[in-house]
Amino acid sequence: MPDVQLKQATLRDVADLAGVSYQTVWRVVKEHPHVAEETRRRVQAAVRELDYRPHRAAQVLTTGRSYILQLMIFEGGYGNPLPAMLHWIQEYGYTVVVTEIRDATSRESVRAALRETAHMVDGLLMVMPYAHLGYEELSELCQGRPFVMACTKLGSRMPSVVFDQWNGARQVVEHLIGLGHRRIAEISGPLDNYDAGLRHTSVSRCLELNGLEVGPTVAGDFDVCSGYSGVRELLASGWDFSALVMGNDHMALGALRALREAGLRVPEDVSVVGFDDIPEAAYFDPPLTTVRQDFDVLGRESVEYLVSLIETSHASETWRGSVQQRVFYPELMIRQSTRPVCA
Amino acid sequence: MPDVQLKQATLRDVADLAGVSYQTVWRVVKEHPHVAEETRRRVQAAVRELDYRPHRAAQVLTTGRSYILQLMIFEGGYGNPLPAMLHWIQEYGYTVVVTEIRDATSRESVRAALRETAHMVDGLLMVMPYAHLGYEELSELCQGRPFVMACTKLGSRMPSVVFDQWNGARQVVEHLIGLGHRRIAEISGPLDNYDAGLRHTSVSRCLELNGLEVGPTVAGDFDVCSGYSGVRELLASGWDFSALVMGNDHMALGALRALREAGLRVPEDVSVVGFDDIPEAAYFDPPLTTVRQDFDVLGRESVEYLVSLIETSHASETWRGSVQQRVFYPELMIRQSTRPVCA
DNA sequence: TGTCCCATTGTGAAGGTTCACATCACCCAA
DNA sequence: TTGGGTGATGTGAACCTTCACAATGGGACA
Repeated sequence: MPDVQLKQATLRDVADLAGVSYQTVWRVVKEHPHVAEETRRRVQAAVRELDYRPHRAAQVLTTGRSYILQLMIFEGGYGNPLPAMLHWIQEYGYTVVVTEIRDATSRESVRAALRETAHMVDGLLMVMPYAHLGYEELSELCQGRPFVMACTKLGSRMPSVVFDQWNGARQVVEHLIGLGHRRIAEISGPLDNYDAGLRHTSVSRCLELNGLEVGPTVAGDFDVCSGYSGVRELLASGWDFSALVMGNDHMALGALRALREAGLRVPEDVSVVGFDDIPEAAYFDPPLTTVRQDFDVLGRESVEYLVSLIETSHASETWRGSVQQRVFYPELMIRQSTRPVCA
Repeated sequence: MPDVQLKQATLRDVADLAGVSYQTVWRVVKEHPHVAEETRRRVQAAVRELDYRPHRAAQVLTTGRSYILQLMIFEGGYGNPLPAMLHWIQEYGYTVVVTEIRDATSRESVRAALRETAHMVDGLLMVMPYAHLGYEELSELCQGRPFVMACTKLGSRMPSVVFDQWNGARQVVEHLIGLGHRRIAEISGPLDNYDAGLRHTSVSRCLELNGLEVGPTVAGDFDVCSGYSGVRELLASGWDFSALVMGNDHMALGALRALREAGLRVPEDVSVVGFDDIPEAAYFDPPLTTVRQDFDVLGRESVEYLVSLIETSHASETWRGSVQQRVFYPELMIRQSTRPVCA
């Protein structure tokens, strides 16, 4: 066992070693002016010698700034935006605390999660695709700390960052109609999820606007198997279709399998579209036509926005920054899972 | 804009409101004995009234315990173990700080990441599948704070939690040999990754032990497209094979596509095996035979181990807990991507 | 030579919680 | 009635950094 340094050095320890006061050490560490060159060198040597590191907790206590952001994830919002957010939070010089909310419906669990880190966090980034809490409530729970929501309701009056699901869904339906499809089925994600819900209503609306029949409503939970079972349910319903819009790419994979088992070929018999454009989608059989969402941009913007809120709120004590929603537009990636309907 | 509570209440504020000393409030909050029932009620009312929450930073400063764990992720170790670890850290009552190390090869970046959170973290959980740092070095960088490594070298003398990749690879090879395969190719993950490297050497060793020829070494990077290009490379090499072992499930998906494009049927012409058993694997075409690793168990055990290290190290100042490696065994999931070799 | 300025360095207090210890009142037994 | 025990409550200091302000000394300038 190597000799473990049980006690971390403090400003005072460094000061004693360098033969100056802790204030002088502080000035050197913070690179303030008005320190004699010779003193600075002596202090720097002592800092290296003792491997001094400022005590974050003490800094937080005195300054009220922690440079920590809390990333709150609500069930179902796990996968896609997370890596980019983690990355960009670090890129902006913050440390990130991740909190997973098990029960997104209960504001008690949200309150508990916020209590845990009270005083400890400069702001919150919430990936919150469910409708359970409103702005006032969240604002109150956050105790005035800045927050930004991601993947939440399009059009909500909160500081937020979202994809325009309506736009994505419209691109999908227009693409399919352009290929000559007239009977277009949809298996959505969970309908209490904002993204999934909006995609679903958008698809239905677009079909209606084009005078097409809306098929039976089947909803999954964004998981592969729910895509699989959803298709079986749809086939069992007897509603005939030549194109199928799935709630996301994972569900689309399940759909491909279910269709194949039912003896239907993709895209010859049925065209299939997904959402998200996960890296695997291009390697599905056949490669999946899907709606790409640039999660890296979403992640960067959400962090940038939150950081700007934090900084303005620290600049003036009362003003909380303007409330805006930053909307990003998805892009249809056309691959081989869609083709013109057979005459 | 709702009235934001800019200033959080402190013990003293509560004490003033309740007409007692801060010490008494503290006793009530910490549920210590020796507080009169009537006083306790008055204090509790004041706590609720002011929505008092202890200041974590101040607690850390005085006690030296933060109840925060740092989860360090090295490039490539992203996906699988992360959700379970996040979950179990919270389950054990800790808060989690996630740090992504961009450049796993440089100990400077590790040192910087550790500086960031020095004094702030009770222990570290490192998902570190690369060989760049040894025990002594890490121990020194951690400044004596307990740490546990996950997905690291099998057989390393560190506090660690791993899957037995050798065992998994052996199950795969024996399964294929049992099906009559004699020419078994492999496309590994990145060879500087412990898991991928061990799988690779294990597969080769097993083949040799069974007197079978070892094909050309092709390595990918765990990504779908590297599986795809790896297979093309393998096919181009002209080495004939009836079974193919892929570095993980994502790469296996790429392989399925490449084989199909080359006019080879799976499993009729080639049997394919993956590693990990991601949820999608059962929905590949054909459903993938793969090696399941229970990341939930790995996650739980790693957290449990780390927490126990922290607690013993706080119980006695000098003893750092026993060094052990907890090894878990993977399980072969046989699906339709493997079948007896055609006579 | 005295005064002012400025570079350099130091002192004291604050921030909120924790812990050891002190104080006070009260009850019971000797 | 007094001493010891105990329950209830309060005081002071410590943890480490930060910040406002004080102090010192030397040089420049009048």
